[in-house]
Amino acid sequence: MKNNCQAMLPAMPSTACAIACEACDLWTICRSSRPPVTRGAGRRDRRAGFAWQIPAAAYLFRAGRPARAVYGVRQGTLKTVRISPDGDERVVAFHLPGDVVGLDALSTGRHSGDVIALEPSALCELPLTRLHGWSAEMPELARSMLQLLSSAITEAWNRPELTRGAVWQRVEGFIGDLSARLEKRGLDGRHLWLSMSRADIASFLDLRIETISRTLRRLRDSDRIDVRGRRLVLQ
Amino acid sequence: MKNNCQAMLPAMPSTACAIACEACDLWTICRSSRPPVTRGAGRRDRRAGFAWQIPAAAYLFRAGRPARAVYGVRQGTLKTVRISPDGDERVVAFHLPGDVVGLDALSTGRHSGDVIALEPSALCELPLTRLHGWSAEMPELARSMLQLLSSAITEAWNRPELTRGAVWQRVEGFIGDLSARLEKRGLDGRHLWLSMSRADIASFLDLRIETISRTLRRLRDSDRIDVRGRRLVLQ
DNA sequence: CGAGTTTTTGATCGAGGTCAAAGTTTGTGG
DNA sequence: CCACAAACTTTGACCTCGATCAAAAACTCG
Repeated sequence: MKNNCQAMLPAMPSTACAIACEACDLWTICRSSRPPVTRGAGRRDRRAGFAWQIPAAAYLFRAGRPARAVYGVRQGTLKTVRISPDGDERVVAFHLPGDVVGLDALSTGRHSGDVIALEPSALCELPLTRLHGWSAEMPELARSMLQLLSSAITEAWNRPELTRGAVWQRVEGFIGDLSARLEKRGLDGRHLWLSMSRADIASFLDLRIETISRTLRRLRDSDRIDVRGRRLVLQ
Repeated sequence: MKNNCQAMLPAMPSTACAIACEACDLWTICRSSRPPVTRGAGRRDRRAGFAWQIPAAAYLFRAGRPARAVYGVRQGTLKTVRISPDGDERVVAFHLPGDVVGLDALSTGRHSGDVIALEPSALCELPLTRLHGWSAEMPELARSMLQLLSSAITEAWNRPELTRGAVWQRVEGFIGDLSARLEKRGLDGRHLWLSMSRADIASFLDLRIETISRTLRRLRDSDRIDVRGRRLVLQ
């Protein structure tokens, strides 16, 4: 069991543990820049030099607001939500520890969606002014940024795979994706806490909550997973 | 009618015209760098200093191959295809004049999908070595690149909207997307040539070709569009 | 012109949506 | 710490829309 919080499992989710800096996508940036990105990041930086926290259901930022920073998720889970022209909101991404949030705002300078914490979460902040200053001084940092954005494109292109095909494939794909991403960060990918509601999953996979519920039951009946409410164990 | 090739319409598609450099996403890069990106771009550069051409059905590159450049589409249409683990191929993107192809390979150094021309197309090539060299010298160019990649992320996040909801909404959304993208480049967005097959559209929207056919017919019956084969006029 | 491919149309079937209601968890205040 | 309300989740019954199978029609291109 890879989880740091093993004593607490399965009550505690993987995402409740802060991941190591080395496992974060922001690490290449942080490593080549001193002081640490979070030091003096403004009034949000409650504990100087470290990640600051936001409670469940809090907004990290809202669509349309000027983007001032990109954020690394140290702990917890967040979702990106977009309001479609027709007015209904849709979950377009979930953000796990180690992910970087806010990269899509570099082009327009404004956030393209709401980002909301699904559980108490901890974040590092990299102000854009600092980012641009550094990348002018350090070409290799600029290159790291390009790689970061590029892999975000690849991921965004892979994701629609989850929204295709039969329902059980989508749900299984969704769970597998979460699991793989946690493992990639050195967390436990077999014992998950679904910090998002069924409604969030349904919105993300473009299904109904009843269908999510039924499909999870079917997967449980076939002994591929063990779900009880928001606790999920892969077999 | 905005199209340069107006005399030939509706027989000739918008995409058959080379767009102005200023309308291309690569323009910010090209403008701040001399000589033009295509000059001396290697043996592919048939007409020195200009876009080179590939015939319909030709591969621009294949998945897994080392990425040597990013490409700007000057003319024509291409598709990006991925082979899923299960072995079936899926169209994940269509590339129109002005789009930049190959950005997703910057992270891994290898292309993540096949890119195939849907009609005779013209491309500009920006070798990665040159790109990295320039961005080290010119910070503002590095910043342009970041913006380019960032907007690609935003687009990739928007795209799944097309794969959601009722069928007629997907098909209408698909057509509207093509139209809007052509208009953005100064081409005619109301008289389209569907250079992709029904099978490509179906793969992209995760529907069956019969459904595409029936839905287009229904849209035509409701006078929202006029389709005949691959020719399409928005009302 | 003619063989191959692509597209259209028709008939039938089933997966997932919809509506309704019961059951469970979560969070708050006494 | 418990009780209760609100939110979330599960389950059931029925029906619709898009998939599937089949075949004809219309392009493409040598």
